[in-house]
Amino acid sequence: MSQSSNIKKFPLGEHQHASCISDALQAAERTCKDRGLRLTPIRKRVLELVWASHEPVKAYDVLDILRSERDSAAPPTVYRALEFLLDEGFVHKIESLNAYVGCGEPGHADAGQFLICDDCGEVAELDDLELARLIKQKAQQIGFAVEQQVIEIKGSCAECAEQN
Amino acid sequence: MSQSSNIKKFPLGEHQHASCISDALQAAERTCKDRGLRLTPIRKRVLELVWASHEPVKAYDVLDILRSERDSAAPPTVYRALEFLLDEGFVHKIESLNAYVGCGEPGHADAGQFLICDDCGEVAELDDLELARLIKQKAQQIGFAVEQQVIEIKGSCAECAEQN
DNA sequence: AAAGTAATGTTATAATATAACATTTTATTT
DNA sequence: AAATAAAATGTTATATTATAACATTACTTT
Repeated sequence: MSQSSNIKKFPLGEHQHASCISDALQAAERTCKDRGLRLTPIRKRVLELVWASHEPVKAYDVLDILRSERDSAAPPTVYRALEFLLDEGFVHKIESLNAYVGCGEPGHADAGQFLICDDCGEVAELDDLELARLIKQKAQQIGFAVEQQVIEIKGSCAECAEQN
Repeated sequence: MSQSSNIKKFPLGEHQHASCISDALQAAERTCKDRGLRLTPIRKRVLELVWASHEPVKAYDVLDILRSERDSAAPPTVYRALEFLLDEGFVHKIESLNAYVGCGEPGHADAGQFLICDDCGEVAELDDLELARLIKQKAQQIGFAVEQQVIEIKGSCAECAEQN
């Protein structure tokens, strides 16, 4: 892959997922350097674990793995790392699942649009600017100033719909 | 109010909230009758408590009140009632807040669009059909069949924006 | 090197939600 | 009306998700 956007769209098919991870890590390294922030080993590892699949990852699943790697891992270890990664836009939280996914397009952190397949569990981003703009506009019409959009669309991805 | 739709839009201003509640309860009674379902005292009371304000209500806040009214109230009491009310479209869950609000327009249960004021905490529904359709269409273009839309828009309502 | 800041370690607990089984109430069938 | 079935609630326990509070360590700046 190795391009500026690492966004995943359905169908995910058989993509080279290893490059998703390494791209995401590299992008985060770069961004942190630019912003004068520290992508510490814990933060980096948590980011890597969140990126391990395109399925949303649970905080305590990350913790279980982390625990097997460092004795001191505890809930705050994970939640602090996630907070950092969320703040910097490297991961998104899927509110309706209490789970986390890597952000394929940092910069859209405030307007993530997710397609969540109820069947296979995978999540892709839609990230449609027209949609985001329309929402902003509709809200504005009634005097509401949008700061963040949580858009989580549940249903069946093409592959799963085919099989059923 | 007493009309078929009980939907609330910003600005909420000084509306006669008592009628919101009674309208919602009456609508639920009617709908349950039509569907052959039972709006039992517990379910009715929980619905009433969720409708008590236009701020999202926490399950355990409902429980606290319920406990003061019936000894047997416990978490399952509330969660079961909420599950029923959600299934029938009488309330919505605001996923990003783990809280519940009355549904002003039963029938749109699968496409609730919420404007959440981070300042005053009030929630209004947008329920814009054009928006819902656009989302469905965008998803369809990539083979994704939408079943449910979770749309939670955070920001400042007109009143709060004015004050700041 | 000292001081200040940021990150992590550590323990405890809060907040949200469900599992599992018993009992009671309501609806249906006989 | 009695028996049966189904639905709702009671009850206890526990799972899951997340944060508070304070101690310690590591990094940065002076």
